[in-house]
Amino acid sequence: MGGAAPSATTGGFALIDNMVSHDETRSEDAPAQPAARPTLKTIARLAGLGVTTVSRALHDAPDIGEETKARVRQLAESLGYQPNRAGVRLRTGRSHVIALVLATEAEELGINSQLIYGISEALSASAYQLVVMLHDPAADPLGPIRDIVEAGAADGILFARIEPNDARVRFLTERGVPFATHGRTDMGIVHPYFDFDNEAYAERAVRRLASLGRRRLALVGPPPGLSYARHMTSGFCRAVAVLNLERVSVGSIDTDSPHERIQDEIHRLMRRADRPDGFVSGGAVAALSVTAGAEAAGLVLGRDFDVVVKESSDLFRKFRPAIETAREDFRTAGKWLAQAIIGRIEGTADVDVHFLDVPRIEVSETVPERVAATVVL
Amino acid sequence: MGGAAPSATTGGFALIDNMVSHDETRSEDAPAQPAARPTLKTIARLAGLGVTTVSRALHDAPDIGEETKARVRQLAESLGYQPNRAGVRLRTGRSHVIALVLATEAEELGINSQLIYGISEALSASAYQLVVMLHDPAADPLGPIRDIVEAGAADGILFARIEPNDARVRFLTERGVPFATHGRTDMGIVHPYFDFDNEAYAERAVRRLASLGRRRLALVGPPPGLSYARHMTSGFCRAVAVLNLERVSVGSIDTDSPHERIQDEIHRLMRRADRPDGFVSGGAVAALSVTAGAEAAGLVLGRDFDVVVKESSDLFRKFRPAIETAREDFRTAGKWLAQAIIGRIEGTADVDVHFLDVPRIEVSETVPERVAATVVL
DNA sequence: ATTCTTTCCTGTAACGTTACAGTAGCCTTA
DNA sequence: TAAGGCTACTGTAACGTTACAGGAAAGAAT
Repeated sequence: MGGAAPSATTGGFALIDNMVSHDETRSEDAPAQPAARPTLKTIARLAGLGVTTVSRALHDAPDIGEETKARVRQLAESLGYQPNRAGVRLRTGRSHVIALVLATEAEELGINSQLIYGISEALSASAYQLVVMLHDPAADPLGPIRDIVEAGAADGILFARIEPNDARVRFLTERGVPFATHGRTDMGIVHPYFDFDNEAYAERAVRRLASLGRRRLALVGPPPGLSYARHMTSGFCRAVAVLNLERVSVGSIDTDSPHERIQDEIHRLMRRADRPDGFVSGGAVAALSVTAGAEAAGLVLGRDFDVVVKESSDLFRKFRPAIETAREDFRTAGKWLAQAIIGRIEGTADVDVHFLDVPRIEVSETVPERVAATVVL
Repeated sequence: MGGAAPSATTGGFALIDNMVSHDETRSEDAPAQPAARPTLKTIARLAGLGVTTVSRALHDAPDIGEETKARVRQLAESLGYQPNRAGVRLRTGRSHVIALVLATEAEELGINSQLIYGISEALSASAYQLVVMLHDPAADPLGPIRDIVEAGAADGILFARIEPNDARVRFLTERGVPFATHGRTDMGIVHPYFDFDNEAYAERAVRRLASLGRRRLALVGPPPGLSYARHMTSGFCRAVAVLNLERVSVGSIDTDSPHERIQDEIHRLMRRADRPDGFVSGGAVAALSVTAGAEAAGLVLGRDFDVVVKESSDLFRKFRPAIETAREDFRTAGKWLAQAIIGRIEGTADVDVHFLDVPRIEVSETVPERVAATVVL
């Protein structure tokens, strides 16, 4: 905070000086220092010990006396000592940073913030910090991930929207940099991941629609390049085949398509004689677009067609209980990923950990006064 | 990456070793080093210069010859030199970290991620990193903000959900730590902030409802402790008074109240004879709850009542054009805040910068086929 | 020829931490 | 009593960077 410090800053310093007891100010320095943070040296001087001893005491090393440890710890506590991150990082090479590399387009009603909340929550008890970066994989497959590795900017990397053959996974594996992903590849590379079982989701969604008497089903899945699009599609196709239902194609739309395209496409589709009577959607906004398109064709949800959707919030359950949902919990995913990546960094966890979140279709109970709410959303 | 490195990691190192040309390996070391990152020393050795010279050359210092600068820069470029953050931080005390301290409850359909995208975008061109932390102000007014200051964990801090008399603003001002906020206080402390003009929003919303013939208006505002709740309320009250309308209280509900409470409260309210015929909502989800409650009472949006809502996404415009919206753009806010805080940190910007985003009520054009979509959401 | 400038470069020290190689003192053991 | 081995501590060096105080070489002014 040196340099061109403005007057407000200086004012702040003056205030602090008034509050600080000057008992321990260094004798050689100018008197008006802004309450310098205590370092190991400070504690060592106060305790009459060497810096090394203090460091080792705070690390609970076996060759330091218990009494000394207690004294040092107490002193550190009372001074509010916090190890200097830069010092540790420079010496050990460990940054205590976890980087989350996000794709902007993945935004579906705040899933990324849910992910961030989960990670932050898990990290808040640790010494690790969460750094967030944006990445447009279309522009550059590696993007900031390469930069992070080359600059040593993080101890571990988290990312999502995994492709079956993912350049980032390959790169980080080659470089030996710890990472964990939301989603998985086809590559047979072993690494920690958290995934939602989209195959099971699609299967169960199809079964649910079948149990509602629906026979002609359509899937609005994730963008085809992503791993979980394949999983969802294969679950959908298998269940449709097993149950002897009919599969209706929605053309080239997916959950990332613009609202108007989905709505228009579904609108067109629903005017055909062989229109679908059930939809499985991979995303909340897309399900709204689908419903809007179908309703624009004069059809009624729950009478002429049904929709099952995977959502991360409670919106549908709150406002449109006629649409059935499977909840994908990104906050839990974030927590899990944070713990997994720390495990990888510290070498305490196996490379081969993963979690497959099994979906449950939430059948909305039809509480009378809630039914009216169906009209909205 | 040392310590308990798993086999996968070792495999990675081996691969890299194959790719690295061993021309510049240090003679004294073991031969199988994992492609050490170049430092100033590396460049200095290669250029036959002193480390200081290289440092100053890369900083474009005036006392270094142009030819030397060019040579050093080219060398640095070709080696992929990136300054070591820990070294810089240790020496200069500058962390190049911007901390964003988020309140979880503020989540309204992903506004926090929009904020993060904006900040990240602005920061991606700079040397600064975005660190995200969670904070529950109810549990501890300062929370991680105190920790950041005491640990020197960031050069600047961003936060939102400002209160009229905000402990965080006071604390950071006293400590002289650069910060910028989304929202503003009543305290008369000068600092950079970005705010949405909620007073103007409420006024315009009221005017819009009045122009639709609505006469009995209710406000579902933000939680009363926050600054912008006051702004919105005062704009609302003033416009209602000026236009000679009637103000209907919604009791103790606000945009943070649980869906059921809002819905039930509105439901109850709308069965009274003196029910409101127009709503101004401070948040998207609350507006849905309000609409659900009113519709549960058998009333029809656009006929019996109208709603104006402030939203950060396009959901209403897409799916429920009968509800009119003012768009609050958090991505732009994030960009602005990032630039402002960097300006404060580097001392290039005035303390007294702020931006008041003037709202525009988006009156939905009634394109025929879009009208049908009204049924959804 | 001497001094003074200017230009361009350099070495040293320090930021806070931890790895490593000691060491002083004491207690066992033979 | 000497050797060996613990216990509990310490000093030095190094991580990569930049501030600072020089300083050599070359040209300009006296």
